[in-house]
Amino acid sequence: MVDPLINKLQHYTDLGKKELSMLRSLPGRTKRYEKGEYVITEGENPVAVHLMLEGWACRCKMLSDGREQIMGYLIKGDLCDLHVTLLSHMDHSIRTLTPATVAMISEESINQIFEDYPDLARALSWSMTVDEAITRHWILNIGLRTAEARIAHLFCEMILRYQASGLTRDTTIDMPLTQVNLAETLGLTSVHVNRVLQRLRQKNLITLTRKTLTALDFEGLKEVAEFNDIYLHLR
Amino acid sequence: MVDPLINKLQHYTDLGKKELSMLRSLPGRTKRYEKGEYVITEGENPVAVHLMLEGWACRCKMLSDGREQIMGYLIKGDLCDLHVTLLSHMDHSIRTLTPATVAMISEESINQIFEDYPDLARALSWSMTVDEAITRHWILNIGLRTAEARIAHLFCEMILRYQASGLTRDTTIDMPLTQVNLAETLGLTSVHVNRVLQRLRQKNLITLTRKTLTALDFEGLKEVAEFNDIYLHLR
DNA sequence: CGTGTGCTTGAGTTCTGTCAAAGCAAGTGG
DNA sequence: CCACTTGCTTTGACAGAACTCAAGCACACG
Repeated sequence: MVDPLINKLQHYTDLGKKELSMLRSLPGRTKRYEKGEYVITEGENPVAVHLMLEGWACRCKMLSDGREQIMGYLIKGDLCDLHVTLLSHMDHSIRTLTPATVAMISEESINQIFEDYPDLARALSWSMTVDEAITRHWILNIGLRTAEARIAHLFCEMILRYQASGLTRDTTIDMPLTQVNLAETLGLTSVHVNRVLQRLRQKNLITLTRKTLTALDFEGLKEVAEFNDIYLHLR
Repeated sequence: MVDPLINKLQHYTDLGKKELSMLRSLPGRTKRYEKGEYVITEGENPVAVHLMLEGWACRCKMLSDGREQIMGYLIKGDLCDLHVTLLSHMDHSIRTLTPATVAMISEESINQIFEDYPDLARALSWSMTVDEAITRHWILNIGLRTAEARIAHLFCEMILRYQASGLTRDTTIDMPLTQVNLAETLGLTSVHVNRVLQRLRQKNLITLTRKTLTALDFEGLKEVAEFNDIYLHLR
């Protein structure tokens, strides 16, 4: 169940048996969500750390006029913030984009890790630091790049994250995002996303169906995106 | 020296004497920088956590064509990532925007805090979580808002951060950012920033000189920015 | 008092957004 | 197995926000 997380942490360090068994015991209480459900809502008091076991979710925030910004994706093996429980209220929501299974990890479990499993605590802190680097890089992506490069960049990132978690070995990944989702992620309109996707397809860089994304020419896609994977901190 | 940090942490919890004296003892080794110097450079191996004691700095990343994105500001009392030292290389740079004094906190000091000062460790983790919330909110700002709202939003945020760290009691703050800096922060060009700033001045929302920003009408500025301070997690 | 850095302005361009309608694919129910 | 719904994608015509290039200005500083 937690193998994708373990795979991801391997990019930082090799975990010992003790740590691995602790990790495997983490998903005590799990919960099943339908597509489009809120795992946690802005304003709510966070009482547990969430670990994605299945499906996609996103961090998002809605403006009063109904427009929405997606600020991050959570896939299999991703933890939402290790220390959310320190906050008295969430400043954003987490919503599923597909049917999903999520484990709830209690504050006590986290505390226990920090007390008795220093190696694991370090590995998880590392993972949080990488998540923050990803968030920061999204600012660069939206702030500096053209629509075409933004989309290409997001695709490159998700492919590498899939690879890092051992969810694919080639350049084909699940792609449950609608064009509206992509627009809300990249600061564009869905109309424009549509036109740019067509351009990427015309250039034979990708194939994209409702369920699957394939980078036909990953190197070419990276070039369009000006992609540099340093911020993902992969081994 | 570390009072701004202490002020900031007060928004999470009241620290005991033991924690306060630990905090005050932190800035062992400090370093002075000129305006525009790099505190740490992309690619470098981070060996210490930096704490701003004086001046402004920014997190930034440069593209191969020379264009740059600023992804965050560090002011008096701000810590760069608590766990940077876990990374083998920086994925962005930190550069001063004014003459600045920075304390270097060793990995050992951080470890000691996590071992012997659990309350302080929690407070610092809280602070890091808030920093992440700010980073995420910048994505929303750049992705969803018009130029005018973006600029107004950044100004509101910096004023509240100044207030939270006890660096101002009204709505006047230092503003060492050039229009080019603002442009690099908000995904705009400096020419456009200039025109929008004029609009904000015309509306009597702000005065802005080379050194100082005043929100003449903070409520009005917040309105233009659609500003909601929930993400700053102030008490 | 020259020099440089940062600010301001103008004219023309382009990228992306808006609005509105139509098309298509997948699923549902009769 | 076919109408019907629903959600998502595609297209077109037009508008506007922000960019580019280029030049001039102003103030701080040595």
